[in-house]
Amino acid sequence: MASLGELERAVMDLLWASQEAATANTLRDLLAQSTRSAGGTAGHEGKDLAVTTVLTVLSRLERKGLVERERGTRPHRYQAVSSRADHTAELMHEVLGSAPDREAVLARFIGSVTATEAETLRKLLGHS
Amino acid sequence: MASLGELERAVMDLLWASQEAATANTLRDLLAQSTRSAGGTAGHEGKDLAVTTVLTVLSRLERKGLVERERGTRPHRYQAVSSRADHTAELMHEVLGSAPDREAVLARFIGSVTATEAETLRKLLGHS
DNA sequence: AGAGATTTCTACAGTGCGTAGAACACTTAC
DNA sequence: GTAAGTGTTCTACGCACTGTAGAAATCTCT
Repeated sequence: MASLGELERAVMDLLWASQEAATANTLRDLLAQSTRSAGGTAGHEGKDLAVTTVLTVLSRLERKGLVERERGTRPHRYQAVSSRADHTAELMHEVLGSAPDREAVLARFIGSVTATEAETLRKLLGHS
Repeated sequence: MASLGELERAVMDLLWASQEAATANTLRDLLAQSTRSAGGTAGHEGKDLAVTTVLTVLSRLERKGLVERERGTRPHRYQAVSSRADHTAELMHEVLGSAPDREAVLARFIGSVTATEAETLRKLLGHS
């Protein structure tokens, strides 16, 4: 239960980008951000979407369990359920788990990791 | 460019399962295998699919670059382009690359790895 | 209560996947 | 070499997911 569409992804990116902020996002916040981050790599933002479009996407993301919506306050507040790092790591585990020969997969995975990343991993794993 | 449907996945599993065999699979081989491995976990196999269905799927997998087809011999021979481990590892890299904060993702990833896997990783990273 | 903002409902078009028939191409047995 | 199989290509349908958004309902504030 993973893959996101392009727009869904873009919205999640907005939510993740402002996840640290104490206040969760309102729709208006998101729209403002999306127009502002037009020059990004994605090329998808800043495309002047209808308000309802974003709302639909938010609902779908909510149904998928990626977004939580506070219905108490009136302009509802939306926020990512888990951080991008958590979410991505979970996805990686899902992928890893999809193969029966996990060890073999890990071997290949490590084989093609950058030097910097290998270093990070060593630190994270501690020295045995 | 990743996700596979259920049937596509099942077909890839067949191809991967017999990847070591010197001879690549013909359609007939695959059909035979699929009927045989009916009792598996998947529950999708052994469903008495039309021959053309499997062929269609093979074509799509070929278009996606996951399957290679030898057109020389007459019953064409089909085989997975890369091993399941390679493919899965590549997917993991794709997922990892989809986040800007790769280090953070790796940290979470390592955090929720089983003890055995952690051990494997340490060995693989061995020489510093 | 009215105006404006927000949310829900409904819908349509495009794409991907499971599914397979119809037709075409090739191989092999006679 | 012709017919019967067997394998392949073409075409297509239905369903689910995604991008997209209008219409209508609901809420807030003055």
